[in-house]
Amino acid sequence: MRNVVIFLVGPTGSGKSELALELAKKLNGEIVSCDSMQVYKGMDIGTAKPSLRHQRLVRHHLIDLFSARAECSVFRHSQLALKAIDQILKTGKTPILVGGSGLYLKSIRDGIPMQPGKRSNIRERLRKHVEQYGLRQLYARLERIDPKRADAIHANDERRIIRALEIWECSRKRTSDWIRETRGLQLFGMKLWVFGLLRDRQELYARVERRVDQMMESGWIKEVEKLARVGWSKTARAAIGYQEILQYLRNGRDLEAAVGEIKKRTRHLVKKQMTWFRRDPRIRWIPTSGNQFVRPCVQTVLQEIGS
RNA sequence: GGCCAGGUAGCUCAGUCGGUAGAGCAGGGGACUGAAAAUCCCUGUGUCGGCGGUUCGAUUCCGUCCCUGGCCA
Repeated sequence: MRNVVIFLVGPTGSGKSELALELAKKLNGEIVSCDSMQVYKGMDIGTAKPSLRHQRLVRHHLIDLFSARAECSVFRHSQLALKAIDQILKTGKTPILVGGSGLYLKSIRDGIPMQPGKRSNIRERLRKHVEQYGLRQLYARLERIDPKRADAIHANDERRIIRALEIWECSRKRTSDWIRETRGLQLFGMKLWVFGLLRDRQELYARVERRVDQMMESGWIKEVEKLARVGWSKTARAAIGYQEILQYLRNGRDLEAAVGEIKKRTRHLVKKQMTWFRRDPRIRWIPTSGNQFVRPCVQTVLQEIGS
């Protein structure tokens, strides 16, 4: 099998990691994590990072790349992922991309614009402008500069409005033009397979509940305590759970309330992930239920890719 | 047992000087291109505790009963 790349997507708690591990064994593959939080060192339990034992069984990429104090981004991640894919293919193995972040997966598969990155000074200036004069002005400005982009963004979506203007200011090129020039993986002569793990929503929520409890039992609080000494970057801070537990440790927040909040945020995540994946016609869905899903799923995948 | 405060959407509560009600959260749907586990958008009919009374009309006023919390016995 030459130049075959497998994507495995699905919401948190759908069982992606488990399945990926078995698939990798069967296909002589290596796993590429497509996860915005597993890139941070020390954030292990809370991000359901594959255990060291598993990482020894199958090589995993894009895990533990940065300190939690460092910022990562989709762009950075996607560039590293492309490199990893390339490297895996060169050794004659099969890359298995696993993750639940729609944007991260999309950036790898369909490419990400080569537009300018974050410019803190511009961003900060625009943000202050919003504070003083409101968002409408900036949205109106974007409508003038890049009507196509403005049309795609809601007038209340401050982040995206500012980003589009930021890109314009430092490149004099419209976001919509940058996007048009984006090229995806399939142009490099690769055969892409995208599989999605499908599971009943209520069952997913029940699994989330159990999983968070297990994380707490596995010493998540200790992990947070340790990490608190390192600190979190703006991007790492967004991870579910860490700030909630920190509030318990430092501000005496009720632990049960914190855990409840963590479960709620995770449920929201699951829902958002489903929304993202549902509309993607390229995903081949594999229905699952219960805990004995790995074997049959592996069979399905092997059959589909015809190996 | 007496007094007081409440009983309104799954939850917390607004409100109706009498014309059958609305926010936040939860739930559901959607968007998504360098913060994405982030951010943004859309979505609210429920015997307004039960039963009687007054009224053209009561969730709103009156009576009574039930429930919850507090205080007094």
